[in-house]
Amino acid sequence: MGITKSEIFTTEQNQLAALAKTFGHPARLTILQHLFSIKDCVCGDLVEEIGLAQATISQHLTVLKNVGLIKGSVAGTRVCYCIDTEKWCEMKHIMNAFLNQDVNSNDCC
Amino acid sequence: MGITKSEIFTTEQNQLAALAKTFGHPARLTILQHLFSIKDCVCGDLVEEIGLAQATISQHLTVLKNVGLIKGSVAGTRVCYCIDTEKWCEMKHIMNAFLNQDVNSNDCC
DNA sequence: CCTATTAATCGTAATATTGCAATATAACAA
DNA sequence: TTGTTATATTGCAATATTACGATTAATAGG
Repeated sequence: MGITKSEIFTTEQNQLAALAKTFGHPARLTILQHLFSIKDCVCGDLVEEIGLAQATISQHLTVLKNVGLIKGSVAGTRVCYCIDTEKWCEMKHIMNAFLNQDVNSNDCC
Repeated sequence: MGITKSEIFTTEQNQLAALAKTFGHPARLTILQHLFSIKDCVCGDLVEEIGLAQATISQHLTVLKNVGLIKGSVAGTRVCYCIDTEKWCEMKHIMNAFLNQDVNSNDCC
């Protein structure tokens, strides 16, 4: 049905999944990488670097902003986007806890 | 259009995004957590633990199997699923490289 | 062979996502 | 004010995803 039954999962599970989903798209992943490299910080530059329409980039930026991974500050007609360092670290911790689960002897297969 | 323009991204970017997308759904995330805890290893048990229909769980298991994070071995009428440790570690490295990008002084905002 | 059990697959409905053109908005510049 | 530039929003169209009932296939146990 295209709709996820989030009621049957814990808040933690839904949050972690939502975060992973955010950079589960190459465009958003690439945007984050560009923001890290500081080369581009403005929406327009991202449109040039990545080969997607301005409307599409803007849409992806909104998604990233909604989960809090980036923040934007207006500078004239331009908007400067940056990684939200605090949120990023928070996300990293949550993600690491999941990734570092002990792969302990579950050799039942 | 619901279709991702993967041609304009690098193989690495597409791969990483695909991995993230895999546990970007609470059901698949929960399945992985269960497999780690060894509590459940069999499809039927997962169906009971998680409140989704058998067909749905089977579908999610296929997705996880396709990216290689889990492997299944037939045991009679049952199928036992386990984390593919090697692939999991590989994924963890790729994911960490992304997560640990230097958040270096991009305080332009 | 017959039947129950288990998991995969098929078909389908409902919803979500991706992408873009067109338009709106907002700020600056002259 | 008028025009220009930069980003957001709206309104689609195309495709993907999620979920489930029904069916199928395969095996185990009589």
